[in-house]
Parts: sequence; structure tokens; C-alpha cells
Amino acid sequence: MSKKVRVRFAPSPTGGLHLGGVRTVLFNYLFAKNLGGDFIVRIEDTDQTRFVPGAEEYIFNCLQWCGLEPDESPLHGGPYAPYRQSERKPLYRQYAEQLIKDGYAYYAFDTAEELDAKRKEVANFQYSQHTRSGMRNSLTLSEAETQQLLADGVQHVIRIKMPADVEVKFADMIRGEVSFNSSLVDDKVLLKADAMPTYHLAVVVDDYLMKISHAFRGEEWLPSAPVHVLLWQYLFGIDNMPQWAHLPLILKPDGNGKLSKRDGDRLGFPVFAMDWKDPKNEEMTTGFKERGFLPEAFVNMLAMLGWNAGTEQEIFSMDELIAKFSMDRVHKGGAKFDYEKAKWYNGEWIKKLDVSSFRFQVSGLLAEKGIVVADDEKLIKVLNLVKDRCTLLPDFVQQAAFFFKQPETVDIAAIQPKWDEKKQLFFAEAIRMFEQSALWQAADLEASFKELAAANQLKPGELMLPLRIMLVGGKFGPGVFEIAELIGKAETVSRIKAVLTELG
RNA sequence: GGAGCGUUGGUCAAGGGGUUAAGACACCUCCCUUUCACGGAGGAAUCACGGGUUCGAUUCCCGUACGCUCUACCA
Repeated sequence: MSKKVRVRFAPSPTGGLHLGGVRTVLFNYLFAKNLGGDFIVRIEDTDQTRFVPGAEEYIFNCLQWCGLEPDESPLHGGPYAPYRQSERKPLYRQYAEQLIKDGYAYYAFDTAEELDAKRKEVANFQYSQHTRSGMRNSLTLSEAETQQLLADGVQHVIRIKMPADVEVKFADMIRGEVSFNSSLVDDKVLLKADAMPTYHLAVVVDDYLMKISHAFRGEEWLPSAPVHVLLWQYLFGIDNMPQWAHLPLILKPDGNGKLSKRDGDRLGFPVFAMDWKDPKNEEMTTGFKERGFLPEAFVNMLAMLGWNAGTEQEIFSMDELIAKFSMDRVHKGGAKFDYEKAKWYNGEWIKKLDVSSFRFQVSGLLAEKGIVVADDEKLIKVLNLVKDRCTLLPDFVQQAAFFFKQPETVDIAAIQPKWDEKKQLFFAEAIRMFEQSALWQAADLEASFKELAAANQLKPGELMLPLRIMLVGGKFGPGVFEIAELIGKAETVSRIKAVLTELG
């Protein structure tokens, strides 16, 4: 009973990696690492018509960015290779044949066209125990006919033969006992005409062969669970079946329903982990990474969508998540995705993390705007000064740019209404004072600035905003004198002068 | 249509037979700040509805409603 914990994420490489997909990975990973187990990635590429070049590599890039490194995968190798189902193709047929031999499956010769026609003719047609006797399969054909068709190489599939009226039940780790009546489940295709297995066969065979101990997947899989349970029973014994958990869905923020890429486009937030460019139409979809999320925040946010520690703690590092995670604290109901909350997590992580861990990304963002940052020390000072004001990495552009470059536009309109001769003279004097200043520390600057204001019978409050706008360009940013300190004497004086000539 | 799963404030959610039903995000008010944030204080729920069980139900049971997922030789 002390079986080694082994979990797997089994994506099909058909496009961008969705939020929900990453969360499924995350829960798998956290569960496994909490118990000292292995995390395996198996590529489910049995549908050759949906193959998308680059999708597999993209998935691994996303996992790496999130810090969810597999122990075994087509990329990382492992003792149960190959980890790509297309490369395991020859393996599956024998299990399907075995099922036929044991009376649990049968050959079906109906063509796709015939099935289509049938579906048009009969509403809600299902290939099942109630209809299979009217179809062309090894149950309705004689043994000789079947053998002849097979010998002739006629296209066929293998379908599971669902038993009549059996209660198929299993214990779901987050839902408790779940049960289905077998007579309501259709005869799913197990092996396709191209000899590739369908998901149903492949998942059972590979989970067995790869010694998977726990199988977690989205709730959308629940209705097909009875097929998988039966297959386990028929093929490998129910006692060897992994423990299942069907994760709640991530729903769209408005209305109901599964969150889709479309919703992100419509509502203006990312749904994929990283930028994804569809090779078919060159269409680019932005990811959380490129939108300016830190992986720590992305993972943290995802973990809290459907799970909580039962305490008031909301900010978790990966190590904390691993230590605290358990499946029985996963919520049953779906959760609507809230982009505002996602951004809040990112802001928290920006504040929490040492700025040097994301300074290169910020300097890259600045470089895109033509601002080259040569002084790394200054960059770190600036980032520390403004990080409380940033929720997404690109916010740093607005908050930090003026430290390195004179503002391109200055909001003169905000000063003008209350501007007068007295203030003009005051700032002219302030320039001289700053130029002569021996000390260049924020506190000293503030003190002398206020002294000068008092000497001129001016309230500092009327002067601070103009000064800010002269230095920053607008009504934002950290303390004015901290800014002056960091940009230095020459730059401070030159910015004041520039605006002063415009005003005067 | 059928099956399965779900339902605590706008959102994420804790709790679970007797509570003033936590906390967070968002929103509003106030404080702090002579900018904007950060931070601090305050503000909202007869726990979908109807029946039971019980001295007592948001919590347990059964219905109903609503929502979602699935119902492909896709995963």
C-alpha cells in the first residue's frame, strides 16, 4: 500500500496552454511534491488531425516559467519512455484485442458517413447497448463475416461493450463516491480506424504502464469516468486503478461557463500562460508572462482558485504551497476567474520579492521605450522606491522612466492656473539654492526648500505640486525630494529651468 | 432530451447542527500622504427555494429550481 506517488499531466499539444491547464498541472505537482512523489508529463497526441507544430515545446516553456518542472517527460526522459502517445501507438492494440477476447469489446465496421447519417436520422443517437444490435459490428455479424472483413483490411474501430445495468462507482478524492449506471453510457470507441487509441484506452493503458498512483483532471472528464473505471476493471484490476480527483472548472468572470480564450480577448485579460502564436493564422494571443505577471504571483493566484489552506494566509510561495497542499481542501464548485484579484496577487509579489529578481525584465521594458539603463545600482534604488505603486511589470515604465530621462511631456496645464510672478521668482531662487547646495539628500533638500518657501511667505503646499510636475512630468511618483536626490543636482536644476522658461 | 456534478456577500472563499456567518479582491466613506499609490479604520449575506430529521438547520436527508460539464473514430 505504500506505493510511490506518481501523478501525470497529459495535455494534447493543440494550442496555447490555458489557465485551467496550468492549474491542473499545479495541483498535480503540489500533490506529488507534498508526498515526495514524481510528476510526469505525457503528451496525448493521438489525434493526428489536431497536431499543431510548436505546441508541445510551448507547453514545456510554460511549465518551466511557472517553475513546474516534470520529473519525467518526452523532454526530460525517464524509465517509462516514450512519453508521447503517438510513439507508443503499437502498444495499444493488444489491449483492445484482449478486451475483445474477453468479451468486453467488439469490432465495429460502421463508417463515419454511416454514423453521421444515423445521427441525422435519429435524434440523440448513441452507439450503445440499445442500438448496437442494429449496426455493423462483430456482435451482429457472424464470426466468419467478421474475420473476412478483418482479413480484407476493412476499416474498423474497436468499441467497448458497456454492460447492462451495472452501477459503476468510484471514490473521487474531492467529491466522494460518484456512481453511474452503465446502461446509460455509450459504447465509446477505444481504438480508432487509424489504429491510434482514443483518450479512453490510452489513459488507462498508460496510467497502468507508467504506474500512475493518482489521476487528476478537469471536471469535464467526469461523465467518461465510468468507461475508464470499467477498463481498469477489465484490463488491470480495479485495485490497481489510480485514485481519481476531478477538479472544479475555472469559469468566465461574467455569466457562467468554462473560461475560454475568447473571454480573455473580449474582456481584455490573458488566458494563456505565455504568448501563443497560432501557426495556422499567425494570430497572437498574449500570455500572463508577457502581460507583466511574475510566475510566483501567477502560480499563487492559480493555487487559490479552488483551493485554500483553511487559514487566512493568501500569499504562498511554491515551497509553502507544496508543504500545505492537500486534495481534501479543494473546493467542489467552479470558480469564476477574477482578473482584478489576479493583479492584486502580482502587486503583492512585486512588493515581496527582491527587485533584483525582476530588474532585467523592467530594464528590458524600459529599453523598448528607448530608455537605456546603464546604472544597475540606480535601477535597483528606483525600483525599490516605486514598486509599491506597480501591480504589473509594465507599470514600472511609467513609474521609473523619468528617473532616467527627462519627461517627454510635462503637464503644464496642472500648474498654470495657480501660477504667478511670485512663484516664478521663488523657483528662480530655488534653482540658485539647489545649485549651491553642498548636500544632496532628500531630507536636506526638503528642509531647505521649505525654509526658502517660508522666507518668501509661500505655503510649501502650493510649491510641491509644481516641483513634482517639473521633475516628473505629471501628478504621480514617490516623494519629490527622493526623486530629486536620485536624479541628481544637475538634472533637477535643468528640469526646473526647462519648465520655468515655458511658464514664464 | 439524457446523465453527472455543483449552488455561502458583485468575485474568491472559511465555517459546518446552537457563531455577532471569518478573511481577501472589487466598490463606497474616512484617516495617513501638501501627488499618485502603499498602509490603517469602517461599510454589505435572513448561507438558491420547498419539505423533512431535530429542542434547534446555513450546516444532515429528500425534492425543486437554477447553473455547468459531458453526450465525436477530440482531448
